[in-house]
Amino acid sequence: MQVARLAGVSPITASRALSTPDKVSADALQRVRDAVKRSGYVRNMLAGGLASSRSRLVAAIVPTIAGSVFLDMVQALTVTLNDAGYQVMLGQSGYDNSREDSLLDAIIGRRPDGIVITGVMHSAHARQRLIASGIPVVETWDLTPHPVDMLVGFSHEQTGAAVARYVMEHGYRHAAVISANDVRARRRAQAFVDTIREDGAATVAPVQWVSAPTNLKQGRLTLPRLLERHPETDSVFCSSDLLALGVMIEAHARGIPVPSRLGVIGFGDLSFAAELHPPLTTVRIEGARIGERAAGFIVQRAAGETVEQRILDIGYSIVSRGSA
Amino acid sequence: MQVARLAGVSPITASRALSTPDKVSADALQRVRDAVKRSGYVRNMLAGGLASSRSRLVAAIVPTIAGSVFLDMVQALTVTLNDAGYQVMLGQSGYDNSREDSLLDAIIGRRPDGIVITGVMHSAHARQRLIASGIPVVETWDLTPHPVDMLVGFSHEQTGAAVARYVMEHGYRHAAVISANDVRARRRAQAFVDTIREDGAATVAPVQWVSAPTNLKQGRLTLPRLLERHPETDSVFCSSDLLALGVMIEAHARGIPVPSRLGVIGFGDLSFAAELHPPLTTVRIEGARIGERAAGFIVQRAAGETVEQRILDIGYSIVSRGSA
DNA sequence: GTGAAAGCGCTAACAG
DNA sequence: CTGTTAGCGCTTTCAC
Repeated sequence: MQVARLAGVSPITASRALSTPDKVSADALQRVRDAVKRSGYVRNMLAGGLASSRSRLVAAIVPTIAGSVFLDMVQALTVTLNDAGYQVMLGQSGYDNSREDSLLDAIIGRRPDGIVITGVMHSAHARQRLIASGIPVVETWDLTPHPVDMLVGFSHEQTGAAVARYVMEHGYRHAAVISANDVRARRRAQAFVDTIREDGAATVAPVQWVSAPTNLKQGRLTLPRLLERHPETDSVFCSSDLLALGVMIEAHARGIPVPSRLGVIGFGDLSFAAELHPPLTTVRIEGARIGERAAGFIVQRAAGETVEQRILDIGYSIVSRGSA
Repeated sequence: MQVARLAGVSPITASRALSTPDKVSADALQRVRDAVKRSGYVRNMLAGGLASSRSRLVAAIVPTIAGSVFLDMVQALTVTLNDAGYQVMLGQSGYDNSREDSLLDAIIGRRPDGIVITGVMHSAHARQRLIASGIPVVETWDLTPHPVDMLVGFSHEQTGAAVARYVMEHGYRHAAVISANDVRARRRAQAFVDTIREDGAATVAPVQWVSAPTNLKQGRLTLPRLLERHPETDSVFCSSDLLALGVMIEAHARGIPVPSRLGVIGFGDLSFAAELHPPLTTVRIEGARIGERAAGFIVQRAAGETVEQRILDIGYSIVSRGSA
């Protein structure tokens, strides 16, 4: 350690001065800091990580980052972890999980101090590798009684059912769903349909599936198809705010009044939702909170503490606005 | 290396089997691969990086990831680099660059094989550290004759001027600008204003500044303020599509017809732009291409090749649609 | 509070 | 094509 020579102390003292300054005499600390400043020394964390087997690296895996609902989580995760001295490695698995397995190996190879995954891990192979690696794992954006390790999420079934009840309580009688075909959206859609069928206060048209990641255009294109086959439809639950926006724009273009003739409900509560015309009724998930809590779990685990409450349901809320 | 024992070869042969399979006999290769499969071995890249001083890590620094125009770049960057065997570390510097310096030290400490920065590096201190580190750097989303190292971007001055000409050519006579107060948006706004002033074919109101990152709400709130002070305004150049969307929604709410009474131009060509009503005229930057090219630069450099053309102007294009 | 010795797991360099 | 030797730069451990 060059900086140790410059400061006239042993390497280990320099190391301690940088990581645990209170375990070093004021004098030594001062000299090390001077030497650091003079030489522009930056500690090599590859070497540090190898020696201590604490890489201070956390991996985050999301299906995709472009235009998605996971941004708030990633944002909160990186900021929270950076503040705690960690860096975040970002991986995109693709909505079909095609890249998940290879990504996982690449990630485990870095010996991160934690892995945050979007969704619950389904592939048995991947689960096994993760468990074998011994790396703390936080699954997010979903709920399962048997997580790989830790979990911060919410129930898509409950969410879908709650939206169904909302729709029925607000007097709609002919519901419809436009949903992405990814695992989680699918479960919300299914729960929505089941709840309405069971209750019987309304009818529900077969789900219109679109491919993830969803966009505005799909909403515009799907609404006419839906209305053609099910003209009685008086409300649509969309699996994303972007879809809902597309539906609203298309409805507007066709002179279909929202919410009187057609109720529209989104998912995500993206920043634009409240500003639409009428403002969008939607489901809000506190993505930033997921990120913060996931970060917290990992930092806690890295500090050697055991996390007793390993499943955290952060819930959802239906934000009732003008569109339904 | 446990896996080497299992395969009955020396550690270095196992290492070669994994990184340069063609430099190893078919027999040895097979045995190593079997051993890997049986033991679930994953190579420790911390150790590898330390030994080879090639970490196969690339850092990306963006102001913020939430709701931003940089997503396509980050997306393309991670995917391209993952395919080349690299991982991407994500850092968020904040629009005020407040975190940039500390982030930079944390990043340099990881000894990444490359750093991709959004914007050009202004702080002299940071520039110096970066150069001293010897790490390949790609600055993006901007143009300067003297980049730290490599550059993939475009000219905000040219872009602003081009939009100004577009506005004048389309018969607008009283232009206005709503712009984020970040460095790059500011330069576009300034060039827009200067070009119109110099030409004289139109007047231009003082720029309405809003704080970055921009959102739809700011657009809605700013339009009335603008029209109050400058009722003659017949066109608005917004520094982001979200601002433009806010302006269009507010115009709609107030019964101001777009584009006949008010032309609206955005920036970014986000996915919703083409689907608005009327579709949004905007400036398109190929963010994904920036990401790919930046990745290419770094991979090339990591392969030991010298990059002779180190400044790449990927340009901009004005997408003329219905709103102006 | 400080240091000496050893080693984290891998790969560069050289030799065979 | 394969192996030996050495060492990347740090931290752990144990002693003082």
